[in-house]
Amino acid sequence: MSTAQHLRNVPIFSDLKDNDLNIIAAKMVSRSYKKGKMILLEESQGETFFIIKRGAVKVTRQSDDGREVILAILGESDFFGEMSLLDGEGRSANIVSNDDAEVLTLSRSDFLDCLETYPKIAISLLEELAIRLRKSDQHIESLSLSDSEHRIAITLIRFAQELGTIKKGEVTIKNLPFQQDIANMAGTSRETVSRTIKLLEEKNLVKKDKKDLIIFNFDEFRQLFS
Amino acid sequence: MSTAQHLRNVPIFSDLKDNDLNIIAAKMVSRSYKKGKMILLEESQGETFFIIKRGAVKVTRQSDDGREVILAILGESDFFGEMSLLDGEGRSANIVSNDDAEVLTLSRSDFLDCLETYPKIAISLLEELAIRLRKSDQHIESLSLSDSEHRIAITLIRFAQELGTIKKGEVTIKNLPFQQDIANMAGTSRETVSRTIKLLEEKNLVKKDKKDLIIFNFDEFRQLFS
DNA sequence: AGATCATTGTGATAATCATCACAAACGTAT
DNA sequence: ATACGTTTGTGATGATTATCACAATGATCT
Repeated sequence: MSTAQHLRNVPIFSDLKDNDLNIIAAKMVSRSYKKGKMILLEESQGETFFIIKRGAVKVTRQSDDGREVILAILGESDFFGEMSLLDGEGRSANIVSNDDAEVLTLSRSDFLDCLETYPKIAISLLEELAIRLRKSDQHIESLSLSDSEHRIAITLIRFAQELGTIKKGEVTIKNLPFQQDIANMAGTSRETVSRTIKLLEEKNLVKKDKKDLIIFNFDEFRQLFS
Repeated sequence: MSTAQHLRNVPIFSDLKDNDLNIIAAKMVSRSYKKGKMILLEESQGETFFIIKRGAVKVTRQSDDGREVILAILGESDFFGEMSLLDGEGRSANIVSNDDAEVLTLSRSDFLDCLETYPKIAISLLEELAIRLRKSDQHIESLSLSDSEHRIAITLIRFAQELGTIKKGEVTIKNLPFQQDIANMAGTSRETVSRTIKLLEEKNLVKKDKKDLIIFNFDEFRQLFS
């Protein structure tokens, strides 16, 4: 698939005419990363805008003693790197490839030019950031007010929404992330994730199937936990 | 002060020419709220953009059982209400006046017109949302990785940065919010806030002075807790 | 297949912190 | 000044959950 065709799937570019899309596509450079590679390092200078062409990345922050929080997992057609381009501050998070991943990159100046030249992109980007802020707010609420069972369930709901496939009320999360990653998103420990998923299975709400997780009744599940 | 003069202080409008500023100012309507009034209700439709002219507001979310998280406290020249205007979703948070407050409002359509007519506003708004996302990310990190002492200290640092006055290394937070509010921001209980501030006093890091709180050495304090 | 490394399951223990229950201090109105 | 409501201080207790320590299982490589 051509770069322009990839861009067509990215919400913030989808409004553009073919012509403009091609102009932007020409400025982008493709890069690949093996699983587990650091794509962006916290505290380094932000000079690039990234769009995920294939694969997935983890957005994380780390404390001095090495523990990490996962802020989000981004997949195909998601983008990152925009924050420090916009506010001029350094990177605030690490980005690590979660699978083998391929990304398209745009330089700082090309990105900013884009925003000036195509106000529609700026407006779409505003929409997208608003959605992310909303998610962050929910994340903050759940960390503040919920116990570990709820936080883990909510994390599973997030995965279901991003990575799940629905089939008459039943959601299957293919390739559930490691317990450690779930724990780092839910703000709890790996062991607690293990015990809690077992608990949810005993309550007949979910079922593990090899590397996948099935949520039997997604609507009910959401009712229960959010 | 005229409406246009107020707008001049608002970062997202500060780039505009006097003329344009006046045009926008003419579309704005002023409203006042007594302390503790609900300005925006969660789940209602978002139809208005707000700029704070005077006073301060709390941005909160509430769980069914009535416990609340404070996501942010906004002050003069800050704005809110943009999120549901941008992504079309309902309100995601409650806004309550924290003091007597006066706000300027702009209707949905006037706001969106503004963005299209003045791309610079859209770009400034992007900057501002990027800053907010960054703060949210830090908030999530601290809720996930820190113990209550750290979370409370970090909350005090946030207050210091928003409401504090510096005087050779020493920051005074005038009119420190209630312990209950600090607790709701730090994701802990009111009692723990009481005990922790006492602890910080015993460590000679801070001192209470009536309704104010003094952080003796702000740089050191930040080093210690963030 | 066996060996090795990564991930998950599970019990026991301890630490942190929420909660309850008041008392003290502070504000404000009469 | 008194009284009433609000905010803060503090002890005692229990619940939740992190942590430690392994065992068990699963994945990968040769």
